Amino acid sequence: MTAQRPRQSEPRGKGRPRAFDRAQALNKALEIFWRQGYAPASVAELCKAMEINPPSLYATFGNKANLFLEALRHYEHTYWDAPARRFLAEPDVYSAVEQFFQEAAEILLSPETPCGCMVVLAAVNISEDEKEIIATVRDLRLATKTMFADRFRRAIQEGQIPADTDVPALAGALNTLLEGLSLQARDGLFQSELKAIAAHAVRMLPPRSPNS
Amino acid sequence: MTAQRPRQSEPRGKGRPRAFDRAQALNKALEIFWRQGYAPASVAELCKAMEINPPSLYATFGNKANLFLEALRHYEHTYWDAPARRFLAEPDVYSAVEQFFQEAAEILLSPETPCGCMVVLAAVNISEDEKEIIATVRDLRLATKTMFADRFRRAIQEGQIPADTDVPALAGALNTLLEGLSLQARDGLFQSELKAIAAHAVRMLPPRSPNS
DNA sequence: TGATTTATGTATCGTTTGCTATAAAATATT
DNA sequence: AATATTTTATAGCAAACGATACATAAATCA
Repeated sequence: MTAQRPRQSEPRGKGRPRAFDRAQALNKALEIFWRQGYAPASVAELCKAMEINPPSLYATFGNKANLFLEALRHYEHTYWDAPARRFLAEPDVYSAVEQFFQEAAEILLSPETPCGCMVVLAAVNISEDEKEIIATVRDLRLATKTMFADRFRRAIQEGQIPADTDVPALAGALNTLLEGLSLQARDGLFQSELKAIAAHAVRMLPPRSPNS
Repeated sequence: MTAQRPRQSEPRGKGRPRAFDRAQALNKALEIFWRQGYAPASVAELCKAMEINPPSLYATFGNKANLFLEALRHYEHTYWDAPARRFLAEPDVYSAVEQFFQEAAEILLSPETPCGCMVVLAAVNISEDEKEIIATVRDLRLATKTMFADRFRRAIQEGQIPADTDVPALAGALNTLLEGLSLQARDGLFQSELKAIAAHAVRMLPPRSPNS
């Protein structure tokens, strides 16, 4: 019936053209999953938000789990790629940590979706047989810890922090605080409170090396 | 059929005596909720673990939500009352924080149920209309932050930390790290790693006051 | 134009969910 | 022994879940 022109020009295949914009629908799904998490977001509700019917969802994204995984990847790139790049680019490790945690506090309580990090919160209470989702969010969380660790090893080489710094533990502690921030965001803290907490991240670093 | 004697002598009412031990069944339910969270724990699975049938569950505990709330209270008292008491009893605030976070790391990865804190993790992805559960876990998490804050105000009065310490932010930061530890526990960290992270909590405290 | 291909809306599928109606069993009371 | 009260096990409820069968609509290709 209402067969609108596709809003986005694509390679154009043979059969009947898609009546909705794929990227736009994915963004709507992302928002639902972000706010509610994987399990409570029903396919019916997703379809309503995406303004499509179940057959379109399944033809385009495979199934609910695949839709979630694609939304998750899109979320990660959209919101966290740039802060991560800036974290690695900042020469001073103390400034890098301070900056990153302030940016994180802003993302976690961004006005549109003030509900913490999707990677941290969306798949906590999930059926044990959703193995791919569990592994994916776990790996993404691990990647952040690795990013911290790599940065601290560089800081040691550059003499910014002591050589005997327990890098895995420090990276783990920062990652723990970062993930905890998502729970605070979900619990309704104001952004000012979240930022005041985030400012404590840099305190866990060892004192600046004397020769730097 | 298998009508065993109740394992626990109670006031003994009029009708047919209960064939199972209420506290024992509650503990089994607690374990299921702890491992899986509220939503993924189906009534069928709960019944199987509790070794009772649905009518017994509903007659004894009301419904799934009430069973969860009772299990949650039982969990809180069983595992966290004593550490909280010791935290408040320890005279030195630095030692108090160190001790508490080491104990927390032990509880979160206790051999029987190595799955983080039930208050933090069991009701993250939950339907929005489970208002009582959401409010209860939120209040319990808030209570821990308040415990931290009260302790730090006392530490200021006793001259252990500077008077200009931002108590709400510091208490919030410790609470954030503590809640983050549950996510780490769920992600499969070893207890040694968790304890190394927990040891970083005390670093967020301001340096010891000179006159103390 | 006719054949082919893909997307769409409707209307449902089988399963699982939390929960309960019912009748029999087991106790106390009279 | 008869009655009242409570718990038990079986069996199944209505609703929601993720996912699809089907016929129709809209495009390309021959």
